[in-house]
Amino acid sequence: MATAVFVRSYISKLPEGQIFATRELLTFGKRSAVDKVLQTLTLKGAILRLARGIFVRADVGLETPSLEEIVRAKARAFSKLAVSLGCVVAKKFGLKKSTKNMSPKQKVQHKKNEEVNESCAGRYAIVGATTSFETVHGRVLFKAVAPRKHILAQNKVGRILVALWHLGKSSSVEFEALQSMARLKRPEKKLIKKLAAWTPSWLNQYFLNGTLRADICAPADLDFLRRGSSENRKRSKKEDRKYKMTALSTTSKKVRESIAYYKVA
DNA sequence: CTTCTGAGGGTTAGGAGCAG
DNA sequence: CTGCTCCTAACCCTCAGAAG
Repeated sequence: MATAVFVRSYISKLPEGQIFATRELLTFGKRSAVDKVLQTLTLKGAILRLARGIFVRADVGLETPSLEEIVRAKARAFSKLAVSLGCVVAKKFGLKKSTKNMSPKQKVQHKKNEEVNESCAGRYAIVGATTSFETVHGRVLFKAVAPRKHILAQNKVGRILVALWHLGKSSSVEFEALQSMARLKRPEKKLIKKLAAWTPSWLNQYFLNGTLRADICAPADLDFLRRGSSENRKRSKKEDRKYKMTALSTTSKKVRESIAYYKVA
């Protein structure tokens, strides 16, 4: 009895459009009891199932949450951070992996990957195991990547390196053109050279052209990537404001405290 | 209406093996 | 040595049915 009351009360106090996960409700009772309450509410149309274990209250005039919001909630439920995949960033810049120097086996694998990518509504990189899940917008792929790539992908400048990394050794990319396409400012151009030290040597080599400088060295810690760039600072302030407004619009203290802040880079 | 049980299918973690 | 794919056991999520 208590489980259903707690769950309904929690959901009713959530701000409009706030996505929640089954996992967040497990403090209110046994898994099975929580599941049944959610199933009943879904059937009644009181809540909307967005993906496995991800719901939103079906308020009047509710706009279906975006794919990014669903991804963020799903990642939050599993304590993960979803960032852009190298292939997605590369595509944004209009770059394509060359199949010229690929072995037949690599070509088959490449084709297979392309097919999987095409069938997905969204593709993100995570640290952990590759997985995928259905959402109301279509299938989303969480692809496991090396921790180095994952950290780099959390930063605007780092994402360019991840894209180049994805293209591979055999690609012939005009780095100057790419830098201007990405609209990198002076400090960012300096940063890309610093971060290149964390990429494979074939990629780092491209950034060793020209005059070498003593003040351009590999960063000692990578934590600044998450807060360092002007883009991240600007977005964080804007998102912080939005988050604060959302959190304050609810009357429940527990709900206010439980709305975790995660972002998709 | 709520809770419990159990089935079925999907997801995750982690190890093995391979390629570069 | 690193990064990636594949495989499998364990775990998770959803749903149906039964009982209180």
